[in-house]
Amino acid sequence: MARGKVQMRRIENTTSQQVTFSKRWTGLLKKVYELSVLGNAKVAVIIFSQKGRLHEFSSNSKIRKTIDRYCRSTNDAATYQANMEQYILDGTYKKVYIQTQMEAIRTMSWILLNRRNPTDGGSARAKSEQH
Amino acid sequence: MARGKVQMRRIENTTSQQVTFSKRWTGLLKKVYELSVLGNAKVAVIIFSQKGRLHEFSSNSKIRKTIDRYCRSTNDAATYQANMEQYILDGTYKKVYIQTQMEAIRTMSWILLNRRNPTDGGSARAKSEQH
DNA sequence: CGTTCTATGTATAACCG
DNA sequence: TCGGTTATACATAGAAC
Repeated sequence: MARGKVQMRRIENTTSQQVTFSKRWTGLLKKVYELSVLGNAKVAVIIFSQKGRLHEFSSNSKIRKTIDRYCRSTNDAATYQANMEQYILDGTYKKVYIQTQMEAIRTMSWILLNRRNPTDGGSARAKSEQH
Repeated sequence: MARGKVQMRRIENTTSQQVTFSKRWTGLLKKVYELSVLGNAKVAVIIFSQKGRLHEFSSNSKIRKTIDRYCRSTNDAATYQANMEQYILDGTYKKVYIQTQMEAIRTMSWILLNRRNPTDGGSARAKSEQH
């Protein structure tokens, strides 16, 4: 757009890439916010820039609410639940396979329980974390 | 935009709201996709329209990868992990408090383990589910 | 990193089948 | 409810600070 069409491919120049990312993220936030308001929808966005920086947005009071609802839109948790309980109880069942997942469960659990309220009331906000 | 400025508030007319939601979701998908490509970023978007329909997008092969990474960006899972193990072991510790979270954990677990690959290779795609 | 400015490229509200 | 069309409103690349 503007002063030249952009090629849809990764921007090699680091500086340009960051500038573009920053500008487009701002624009995206606005779009997401508008969509959530106009359509009365619940939205959650998670982005990791190339540098590993986390950016997020949620139209809910807590991003976990949307993620949680996303989870609930499915209803076959029994299998894993069973596996995990068994793993915890005897420490052997599908141990190797489960371990990797356990790591994810641990971290996800943390979010579900402790994630603080970054945005509320529907106004758009960006948050940068780690490093 | 276009042919009249839009008021930033919920569209009451159901038909108009759905049309607007649909169009803007398409536009948003494009924007998100472009951001992920240009900035070489990892993106995950989850939206629930007012009717409860799920829409999602992920620049990763699996949306869970981004969610998982989102989880890993924090590193204090020990507490909940401990609580949960104890709950499973004796069924009493902080039972009432834990129950609600267990539901979330179950469903989240399902995603982490079984979520199929809706998009891969970076191309944008929307998916509608349930109902 | 963020901002501002401006020429242009895009997205899309209102219409129309 | 859908899928085009079109006139406008908006987003943003590039440059400079």
